[in-house]
Amino acid sequence: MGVVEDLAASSERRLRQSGVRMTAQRRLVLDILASAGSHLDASDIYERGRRQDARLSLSTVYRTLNLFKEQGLVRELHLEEERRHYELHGKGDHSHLVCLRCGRVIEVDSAPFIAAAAAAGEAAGFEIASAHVELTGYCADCRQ
Amino acid sequence: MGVVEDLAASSERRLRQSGVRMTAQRRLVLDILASAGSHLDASDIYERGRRQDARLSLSTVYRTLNLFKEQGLVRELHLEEERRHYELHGKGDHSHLVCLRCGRVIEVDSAPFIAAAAAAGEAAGFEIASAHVELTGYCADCRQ
DNA sequence: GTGATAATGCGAATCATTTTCATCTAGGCA
DNA sequence: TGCCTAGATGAAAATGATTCGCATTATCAC
Repeated sequence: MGVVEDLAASSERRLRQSGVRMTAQRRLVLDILASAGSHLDASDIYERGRRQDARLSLSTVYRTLNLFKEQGLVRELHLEEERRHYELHGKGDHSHLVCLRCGRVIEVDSAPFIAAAAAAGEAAGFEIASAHVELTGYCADCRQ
Repeated sequence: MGVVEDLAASSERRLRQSGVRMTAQRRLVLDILASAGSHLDASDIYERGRRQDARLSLSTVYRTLNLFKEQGLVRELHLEEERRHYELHGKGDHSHLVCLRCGRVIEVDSAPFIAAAAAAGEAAGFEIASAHVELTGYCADCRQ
């Protein structure tokens, strides 16, 4: 809980320092992201937001997510679905295991990948900003 | 050249064995994928296809790509863009480096990742079907 | 508090992808 | 070889996520 508060608060500080105006809607989206157990899509955020405060539109959710993305506050995930998902940076570096049968997404620590990624990137003259690993297969339950 | 022919031919054999009907359109999409230097999106394939044979519609391109995907013939990539990209399996296992500035996509061997992925997957009771690593950052040119 | 300016909400617009349905065709069989 | 039918195709309409336009509202530096 303290951790969540801190994440939202420090993110808000970063936004203010960039000259971004702080509005009730942006704070709401930020809180939802900070307290979410995992990645959310735009309509997840919209629905949760409406429950807390009716002054929120889907357009604003999208605009806010894009703003946060530009500010480097959230990371946008392109999983095996049609919708984009978002999660706050700084909630531990992890990658995703996507089950091809039930769609479940499991998070795993990505430290081992980061190391391999750095090496691969350097070799190509590439400066790595972030590494994202997506493993697809079948989860324990779906393997029968 | 010989390699490309073989890839398309062996893929066609696999399709026939699954009881899939072979049509001019499917063969066309297959050839385009087999001879492509890298991943393509649906309209890339549509445009190239039309140049060779006017009997091809965009719907068919989409339907064909989904069929190939179900048959495990192609892999669908969700890069940092809004469009999905496709590439034939068996053209060497690689991952992608996406430049955040110019959008260029560089392919790198993914052998080092596969090993790390297998280990991470096993730990979660996950049976890995495929591993895809996406590194974002800045390419040599864009680093000034 | 006031005002300039940025942010919001609503609905309309976009754009990739999917679906519908009437027409056509691959390929097994006589 | 020609026929037949399940499956494939093309064209256009439908869908669904995301973005945009614009009138209205709210932030925050003064």
